[in-house]
Amino acid sequence: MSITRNVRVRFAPSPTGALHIGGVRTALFNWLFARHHKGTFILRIEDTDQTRSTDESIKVILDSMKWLGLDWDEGPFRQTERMDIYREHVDRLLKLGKAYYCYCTPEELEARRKEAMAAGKPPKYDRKCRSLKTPIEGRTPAVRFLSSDEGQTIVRDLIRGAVTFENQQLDDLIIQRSDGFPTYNFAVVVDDVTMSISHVIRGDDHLNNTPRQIQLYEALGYDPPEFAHLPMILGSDKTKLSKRHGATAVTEYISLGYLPEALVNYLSRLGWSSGDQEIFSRQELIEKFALDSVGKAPSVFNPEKLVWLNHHYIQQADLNRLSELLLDLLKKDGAVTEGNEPDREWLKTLVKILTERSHTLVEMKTGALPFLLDGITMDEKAKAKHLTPDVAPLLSELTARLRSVDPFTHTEIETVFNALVAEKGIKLGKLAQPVRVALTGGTVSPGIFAVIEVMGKEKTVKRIEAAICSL
RNA sequence: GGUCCCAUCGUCUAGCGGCCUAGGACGCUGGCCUCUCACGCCGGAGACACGGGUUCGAUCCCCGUUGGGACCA
Repeated sequence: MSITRNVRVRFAPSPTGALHIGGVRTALFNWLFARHHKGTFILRIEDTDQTRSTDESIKVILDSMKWLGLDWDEGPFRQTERMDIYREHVDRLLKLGKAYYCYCTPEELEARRKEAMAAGKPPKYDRKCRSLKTPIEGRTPAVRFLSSDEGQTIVRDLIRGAVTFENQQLDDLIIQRSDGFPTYNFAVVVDDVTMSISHVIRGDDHLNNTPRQIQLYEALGYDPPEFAHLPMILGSDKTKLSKRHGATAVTEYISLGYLPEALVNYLSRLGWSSGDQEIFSRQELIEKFALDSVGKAPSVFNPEKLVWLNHHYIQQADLNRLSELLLDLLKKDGAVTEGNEPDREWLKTLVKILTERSHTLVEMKTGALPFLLDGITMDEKAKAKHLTPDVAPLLSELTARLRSVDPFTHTEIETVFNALVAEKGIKLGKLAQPVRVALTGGTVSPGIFAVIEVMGKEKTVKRIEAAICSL
């Protein structure tokens, strides 16, 4: 595919809620396409639905975009600030005789639709108002586009190829509602053309809207942009992904402890691929992204693979960055209070030993808690299994020896353990597991020597002694 | 119901007529490593929806069937 035009693409969400996975994927593909072709990425807020649009949603969407690193070059534009432009275009079609006023009420339309259905005809607008010469008193009209009912409209889609629609199937769609607001299909055309959009990349739920939009472009005397309709993202039951499939909003993934690069990498591979490669840096994504390697079939969202990628990116992430992210989570949890923050270098060593078994930042936070809180939450089953009365002498001996370890580091601690284990003729596990439970409250943690080193001599000794006392 | 789209392991996908006894990844699973859990390493099970063509030869091209999805209501 050769891109000859100056690439200008847009992402146009409706601010009726949070930014969802499907929207992110659309935004991401537009962004990648723009960056790959050194084009322009435009953000447009489609807020003509006054009843459902909120400023709060706009804020959430912008914040999510920023978190994902999807920066835009122009905008955000809001449709509600462009009402004059839409009216101007409606007037133009009216003057050209390509649009007409329609006084039918929703109730009338519904009744006639049912009639048509009952008679076995397609429920298409019957053009009752088309030949109307005088306005109907007491009614505010909507404006309908006079569409052609002969021939075909062919959508040349960059992903689907040529898709043919019989014009006969298309009815005269409303372009301006009686309340004066433009309808979606009209506003989108006017916006895309006035913003010089070169490629419309959007979900394929809009494919059926495209022929009527093409007719509008033509009626208005504009060249249509290129189109690329992306396959949908489905839930595990293969229906369109929605809230009932679990977490779908970007904000949820943030609070679940995901890294933006994991989400970006995962979503880029949903419906797109480049050979066998699974892991892509942002730069690689920009370099390799192409619309002709986007698949046609819808894809099922698989949270487990996202977890795997998140784990991968946690291993790759800079320790300073992870420390700050972890700190934020700990503060939200109340585990760390303002002015009582842990030493950053110490926190980094803690993060370092936790990353390997953290699939999410939330998991990391859970693992960090025993190191930060004064007390631990004891898992009773673990206690019953490993902290039995007979280990008390062994633990006493260990604390006595740990007290004199200096410097209190991994290797020195390991030496103490090995010596004690050798003297008693037991396996390391017999000592390590009880200590692990005493220190963390559970049976799962990083390596025991690392745990002890990071926890520090004082806390270690205190906890083991507390455990002994409880036996 | 009408219109449009889609179809390779459970899932994401590679494959663009012979390289395919179909490759990779997630997940699942056997083993190794091991102080726990992981990580890592080695191995395993697992798919071309079906039926017709076209062709010397079809996962790959065409048609139909089936199935799924989206849109319009």
